Amino acid sequence: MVRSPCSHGSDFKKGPWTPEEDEKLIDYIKRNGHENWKALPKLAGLNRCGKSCRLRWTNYLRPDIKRGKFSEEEERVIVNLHSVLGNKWSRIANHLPGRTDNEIKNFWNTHIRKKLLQMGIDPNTHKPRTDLDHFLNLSQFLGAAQFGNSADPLDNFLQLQAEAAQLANIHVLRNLLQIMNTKTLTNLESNSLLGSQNHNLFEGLVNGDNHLQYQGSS
DNA sequence: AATTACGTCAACCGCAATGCA
DNA sequence: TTGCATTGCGGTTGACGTAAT
Repeated sequence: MVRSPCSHGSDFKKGPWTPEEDEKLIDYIKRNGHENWKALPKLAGLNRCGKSCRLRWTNYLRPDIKRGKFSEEEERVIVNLHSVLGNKWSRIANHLPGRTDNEIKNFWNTHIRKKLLQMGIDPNTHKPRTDLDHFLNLSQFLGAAQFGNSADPLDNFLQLQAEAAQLANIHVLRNLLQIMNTKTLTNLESNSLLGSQNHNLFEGLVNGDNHLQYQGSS
């Protein structure tokens, strides 16, 4: 098996970049561009592999990178695009100027994923969760809020079970309605209606105030 | 104050895609 | 068409900071 030069056995430096290394990389790219990442480290005087340099530049040093927290608008765009494109982070990043695929991927995994799970939405499928954990959580939530109305613990338990099931049904129905809306967007792409000439239309759908967006995501 | 648990994010790894001779 | 080199992408890891105990 052929291994990349960055893999095992090479004596390239790894780990966090120092300010000096950043400066060297920025300085070199400003003067010469980055046509050949393989040759760049040597020419720039860096003991890093080209891959590491490319990653550092595209994810951190590029001058057009927008840093800081994601806005709610950006978050909505990511969720909507993810429902259409899946884990295609680079394609999602194309719709968010100044944001990198890595940044979006991290934001998804640390924030949005959790949020969707809490909303009862499976972050992978964007469909309502039907797994046991979710219903257990709902049941426990209700239990904590209402337990103790009856003298008989069994009565309480049965009542809570019924209420939890009822609430879960409402939850699922509401999410189904949202997904039916999202499906419209999916169909647009699968029917090749999202070619380059239709990107404006798509952007409008994604960014505009319309019922394709998840509600109450904040 | 010390320790542990958890969240975040930069960076790495390996595979896939692409370019080129 | 084939095989190699390079680049791009997505999943994963690990260091670091902060909150909780």
